[in-house]
Amino acid sequence: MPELPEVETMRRGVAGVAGMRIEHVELVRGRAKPIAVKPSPARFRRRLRGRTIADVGRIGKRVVLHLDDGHAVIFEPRMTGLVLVTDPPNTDHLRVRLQLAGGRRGQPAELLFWDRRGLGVVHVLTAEELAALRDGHLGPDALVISPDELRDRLCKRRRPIKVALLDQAIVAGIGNLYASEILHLCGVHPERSCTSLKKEEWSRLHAAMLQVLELAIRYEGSTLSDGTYRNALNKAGGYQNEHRVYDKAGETCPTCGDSEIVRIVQAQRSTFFCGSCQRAGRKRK
DNA sequence: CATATGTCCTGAGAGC
DNA sequence: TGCTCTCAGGACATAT
Repeated sequence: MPELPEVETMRRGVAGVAGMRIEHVELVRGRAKPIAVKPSPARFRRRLRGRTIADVGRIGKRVVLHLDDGHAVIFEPRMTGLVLVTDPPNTDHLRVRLQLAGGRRGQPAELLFWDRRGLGVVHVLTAEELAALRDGHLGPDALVISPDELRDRLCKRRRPIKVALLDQAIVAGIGNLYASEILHLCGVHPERSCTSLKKEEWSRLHAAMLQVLELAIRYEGSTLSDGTYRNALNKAGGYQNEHRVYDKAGETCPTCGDSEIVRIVQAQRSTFFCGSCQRAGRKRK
């Protein structure tokens, strides 16, 4: 579930490790099987140990530690992963522990990767691999992409707009939850083919995307009913209370106050929308 | 190349 | 109470 707002919240929460040196790398073997790291555990450790963290960044839904030698550590939470600088929700699913030293005030610190379901991964990339990820594998970040580029990258696709928004190679950072919220805010039906959107709808979509993502960041992300997502200090987010459609099938649409929110399945994922605010076929308003 | 589908994983909740 | 079953979805491999 961590999407751009949750990952950006994690990044901000651990940004204080910049300037610190990695003293020890522990791949924790708890009750669960060890997390997937790349390259092999031995080389993973060797690339990290002794290095200084130059900067803490984010690419789409990944947290990035830029190391002083050009390597980059990629934390990819996928469904239930968390990047933390405090105690994790439990010790059973702690996967990686980086022991750090040399902070501004000199205290030791830790950077943890915790993942209940274990679908997440942690990779160390060379500078070349990082460039390939950023400039080849993934599309522009959703917070940075311009309205024109968003339209250019999507408008020829024949897939439904909701499905295309989830494709990280087109635009990076949007996941299942925020895709429904964004389309509801701009009044675009999730099953519309990208090819059918009008120019004015593309600009509404871009504006809604920024509005939803930026507000969600301000609320420090969404913690769903399973309670898994926490920020870097193991605190719940607050944006779940602002959701207008996600996981609200059967409830009254907060925009029109009239129709019920509907749940459909697209590409094996739930989509939520309002049939009267988001009309199929033609634009609204 | 674009698009579609199956797979991984664990714990919560439903149903019997 | 305790068992089995289903489901959640991010990213990628594989198929069409």
